[in-house]
Parts: sequence; C-alpha cells; structure tokens
Amino acid sequence: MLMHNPPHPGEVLRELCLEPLGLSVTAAAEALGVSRKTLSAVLNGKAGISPEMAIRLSIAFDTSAESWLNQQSQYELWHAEQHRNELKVKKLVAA
Amino acid sequence: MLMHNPPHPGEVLRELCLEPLGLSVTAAAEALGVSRKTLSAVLNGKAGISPEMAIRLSIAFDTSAESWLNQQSQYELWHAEQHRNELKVKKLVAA
DNA sequence: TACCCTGTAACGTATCGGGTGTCAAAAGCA
DNA sequence: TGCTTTTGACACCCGATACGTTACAGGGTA
Repeated sequence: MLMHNPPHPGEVLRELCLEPLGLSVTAAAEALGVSRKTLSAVLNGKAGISPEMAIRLSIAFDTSAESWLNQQSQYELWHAEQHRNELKVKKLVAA
Repeated sequence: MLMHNPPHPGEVLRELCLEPLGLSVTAAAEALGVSRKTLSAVLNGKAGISPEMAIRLSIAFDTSAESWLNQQSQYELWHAEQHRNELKVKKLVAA
C-alpha cells in the first residue's frame, strides 16, 4: 500500500517527457493528436490518463502504455483509499 | 503486450469469488454495500471495476485492490490497442 | 507594439459508475 | 399443481469524466 500522496501522472509526464525535450504543451498536444486543452487538463491533474491517452504517450515517447495506466490506477487508488473507512463493506472471508 | 482477448474482470470476479462461496449476486452486492444492479453490471461486463469497487472487493474477499484495478487496466488497454492504428500520433523520440 | 504560449471558462458530445424502479424467470413451499 | 418470494437483467435518471471547439486573460519575448 502506498504511504505517501503520489503525484498525479500528468506531473510525471511533464517532468519526464515534455521538459527534457523542451516541448511546449501546444507542440506536445499536436504531436499526440489531442487538443491543447485535453493535454493541459492531464498535465494539471484535472483529468486522468485514459487508456487511449496511454497508447498515444507510448507511441510518441516510445514508452510503455501499461506503465502510464498503472501510474493512473495507483493514483486513483490512493485517493480512494483515503475514504476506505466510509465504505460499509462486510468481510466475506477471514482476513 | 497481451495477445489474447482478456476476460472482463467481472467474469473473473464471478468465477473466483462468488461461485466458490456460493454467493448470489444479491448477497454479494449487499455485503459489498452496493446495489444489485451495480454489481450485476460489473459481473456482466457492462461496467468496469472502479477504484472504489476495487477497495470494496479487497475488504470483502481479503484480496489486493491493486490486482483488481490492474486487471481492469489491462482489459481496457487491450480494447484500446485494437484501435491503435486509428490514432494520429507523431513519434517524438526514436523507436 | 505585436506575437506566442499557457491556463481556464463555457458549451456540446459521448461514455461510465451508481442508484431507484420494473419485470420476467427461477426457486421454494403449500 | 399452484402461489409467493427471490433473483437478476433491463430501462431510465443523475453526476462525473474524456474529448472537442471556441474564446478570453495573463505572461514572456522579439
């Protein structure tokens, strides 16, 4: 279980892909085939990385789509875990 | 990269958790704290496993929330991969 | 000044997770 | 054989999200 608040994948994307290449949001969005607004939303944590976006990133940056999607899953899971105690769930098997 | 069409996580959930325990959809939904329809949709592939649902499953069946979420990611990714050639993406780094 | 880049807002589209309600089929029981 | 209960899938509504376009405000730079 993750203990610390993980950064949203968009932040990682900016630091690991855009900045090293000196890419502007506009230029990167154009290359990815999405609108500037869509990429901006991802970069600023307003939107998550969808499976389609993960594939776009894997093509453009020659990376693993799974890794982007897993980062997204871990990020969402961490936030969901913060409300774990609010869920009324009965254990069906012994812990 | 997955080569074969993976089953939707709901199918796995039914076979690995409900059936072994002889649980009905109604009983399982009640234990999970969701409606019958919500669980039914997941079991029949009409809905995916959300982070919240993954945590519910992890509590009820003493399993790993990550594993459920990863299954869901892999499932969505496989389907997105089927349309990879439709994406107009420019490579920004050498393959 | 003029131009580019960025973030953001508004609006429309489609999809999705979740809830309530309905209903036909299945199961249980007299 | 019937009747009642339960079950599970479906139809519809709601809120959130992913994506698009258009437009605007602010910052940096030539």
